[in-house]
Amino acid sequence: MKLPDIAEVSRVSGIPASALRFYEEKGLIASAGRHGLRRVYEPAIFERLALIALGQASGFTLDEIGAMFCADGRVKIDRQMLSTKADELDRTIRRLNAMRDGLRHAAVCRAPSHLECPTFRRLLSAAAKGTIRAPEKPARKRRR
Amino acid sequence: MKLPDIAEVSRVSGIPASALRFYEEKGLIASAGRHGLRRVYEPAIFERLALIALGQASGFTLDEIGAMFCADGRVKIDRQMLSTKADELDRTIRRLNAMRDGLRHAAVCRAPSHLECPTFRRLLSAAAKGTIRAPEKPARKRRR
DNA sequence: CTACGACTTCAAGTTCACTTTAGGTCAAGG
DNA sequence: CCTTGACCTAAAGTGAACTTGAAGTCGTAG
Repeated sequence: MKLPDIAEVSRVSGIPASALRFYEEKGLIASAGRHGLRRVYEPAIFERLALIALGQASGFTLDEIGAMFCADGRVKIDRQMLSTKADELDRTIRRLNAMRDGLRHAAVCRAPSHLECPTFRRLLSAAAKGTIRAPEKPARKRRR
Repeated sequence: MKLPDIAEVSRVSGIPASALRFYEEKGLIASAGRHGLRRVYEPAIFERLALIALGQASGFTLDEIGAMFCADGRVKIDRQMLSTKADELDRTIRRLNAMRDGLRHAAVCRAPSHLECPTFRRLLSAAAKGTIRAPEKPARKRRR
């Protein structure tokens, strides 16, 4: 059984080889060894990468994700941290919901200018008050 | 009536003076003039800043927000763009909902390791498949 | 055996939205 | 009048998550 090399892992996971090397540098993953200079990985790498993807999708930074792995490669996820992040996601979701509704309305609103639309103005003062602040960045440039 | 200076605008809006200068450099705002070297602003600056905050909260970049202002300072918001962004927010919201539910479950799950929890594994393969990919960055470091 | 192309390292570059720093100006209070 | 401190500019720095580039190594197909 040949272990996958970086190209194979990249192909299967959809993660660029450069990112895999970067993750290794950050201590998020490790190769099983080398074939010559070339990295070879254990099949378990794919689960590891899925965990990383999951962490990212949940809004954890790579450093935070790194903290969830023990030195021995085992996972040690703090349940408290998961709750905290879930609460954070809740707040974000509520905010984004308000935004989406506002945008949706503004897109069809008949008012001559958005500034004359009451709904839009409500949204505006919410933004000004910071009720809504805290930028998110929903759609990072996709890989691949 | 004295026009507000940068410190006043910063105080009222909660936006650091450095950010206001940065916005000016980017062409997002303009001062009404100077008092000596010092910028003075028209009261309309506050509405402008609210628009910027709103745009940010909706996930527009500063450049995109800049494109929504005419040279004369009027607003020209493309309704099509609003719809597009609303759709994008919808996708993000759905994704975040799945994440939050998963995290919430994982936080209370009785399985000895998260890797043995079926719910967690479902989430994991969703992440691996990229169903969920596309990182967001919900909670940027707050200003102030 | 040799050439090729895929891999390697290390450093620097990219984007976004700002902040920080260094060095200077000037309006206002005492 | 003089000091003070808030403002000014320009340039460089920050952090996250990678990507890109240059220069070098080496397994494998022919």
